[in-house]
Amino acid sequence: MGRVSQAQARENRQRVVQTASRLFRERGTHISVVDLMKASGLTHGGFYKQFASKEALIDEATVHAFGELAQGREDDPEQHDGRHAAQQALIERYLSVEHRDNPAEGCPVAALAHDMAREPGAREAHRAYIEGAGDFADWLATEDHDGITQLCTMLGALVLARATKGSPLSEEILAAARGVLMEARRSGR
Amino acid sequence: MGRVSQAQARENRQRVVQTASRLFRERGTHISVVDLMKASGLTHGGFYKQFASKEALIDEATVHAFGELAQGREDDPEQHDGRHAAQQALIERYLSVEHRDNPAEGCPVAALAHDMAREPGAREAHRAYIEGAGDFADWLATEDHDGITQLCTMLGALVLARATKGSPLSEEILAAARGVLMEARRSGR
DNA sequence: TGTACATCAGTGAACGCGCGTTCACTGATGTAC
DNA sequence: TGTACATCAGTGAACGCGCGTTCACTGATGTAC
Repeated sequence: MGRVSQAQARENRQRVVQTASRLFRERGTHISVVDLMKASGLTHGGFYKQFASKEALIDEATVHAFGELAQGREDDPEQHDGRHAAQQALIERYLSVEHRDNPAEGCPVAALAHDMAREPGAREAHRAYIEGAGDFADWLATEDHDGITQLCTMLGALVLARATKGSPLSEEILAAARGVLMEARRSGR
Repeated sequence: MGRVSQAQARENRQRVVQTASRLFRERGTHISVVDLMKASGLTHGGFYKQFASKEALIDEATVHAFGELAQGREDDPEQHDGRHAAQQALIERYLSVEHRDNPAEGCPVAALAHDMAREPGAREAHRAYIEGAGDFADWLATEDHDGITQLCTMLGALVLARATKGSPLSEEILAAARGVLMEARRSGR
C-alpha cells in the first residue's frame, strides 16, 4: 500500500479510536487488536505506529466515549424548563429497548462498568469513567431529586435488562424503572 | 499421585465448583482453567475427568452461586415482621463497603451481569441467572414497594461503586442508595 | 516548477505466551475370586 | 479375609489457536534543492 498522507493517517487514527469506543462498549475491552483494526478497515500491523499499546487505546477510547456523552447533553437547552424536559426525555431513551440492544452507541457508564471494576485502576480510563459518572449524576439532579440515586436505578435497570434479555423479565425491568422514575418526577418528589 | 477414592474425587469436584463460583464473580468467567484448578489445589489436566468443558463448569458454578443466594434468604424468619427486618438488613449489607470489596462471596446478579449480557444466551447459566434475578426481586417486594426497582437501585449502586472504587464518589453512591431505599421504607412509601 | 531522495503509514509474517483441550502415564482404589 | 488385577482420578507434557507486540518490507508522500 505504501505511505499514506498525513491527513489520511490522522483520519485513520481517529477512526480506530471511534471504532474502539464502540466495540469496547459492545463486547468489552477484551476484544483483540486484530478485530479492532479489521473493523476500522485496516490491518493489525500498523496499530503500533499510532498507539503505544492496547492499554493506551483503551484509555483514549474511554475518554472519547465520555466526551461524546457530555457533548450529547450540552445540546440540550440550558434554561430550567428545558433541562427538566431534557432529563425526562433522556430517562425514557435510557430505559428503552433500543438502548438495551445497542450498547455500542449507548451509555459508557453502564457498558464499561465491569471492565473498570476488574482492571488495575490508576489509569486514564478510570479517571475519565469516574468523572463521567459524576457529571452524569450531577446533570440528572433536580431541586427535589438526588442525581446519584436516579443514575443507580437507571444503570441498574439497563445492566439487568441486558443480562436478562430473552426473558420477559428484561422488558418488565425497563418498564418498572421508567415507571418509578417518571412517577417520582410527576409527583414532585 | 495415583487414583483417589470416590469420596475424595466427589469432594475435589465440589471444591472446583465452589472455587469457580467465587472466582467467576471476582474476576469474570474469562479466568483460565489452569488458574481455576490451581486455586482448587489441583492441576489442570484432571479438569476434563470431571467436566465436559469450561462452559459446563460456568453453567454449574452459576447455578451453584444462585443456589447459595436463595439459601441465604431462606434462613430468615418467614413471618411478615421478620421478613421486613430481614429485607432492611439485607439492603444495608448489600450496600456496604464490605460487599463492594468482596464480589467473590457477594451477589451473583451484580457480579455476573456483564458476563451474562455478553455471552451467547441459551445456556443453563443464563436460565439460572434470570430465575435468580426474578426471585431476588420478588423477595425484596413489599405491599408498597416494587421489588424490581429496588433491585435496580441496589444493583446499580453496587456496580457503580465497584467501578468508581478509589474515588470518594464510590462511597457517596453507596450512602445515597442506602439513604433513598431506607427512607422510602420508613415513610411507608 | 521539477527532480531526487528520505520519510514513514500501512502490510503481513513472525515472536513468545497463555488459552481450552487432549493424551500417555501413574499408582492407589475398588473389585472379582 | 487375602490376593490379583482392572479401574480411573489426578499429573504434566503437548496440541492448535488467538492474543499483544515486533519487525523487515512497500511505495506513495513530503521535502530539499
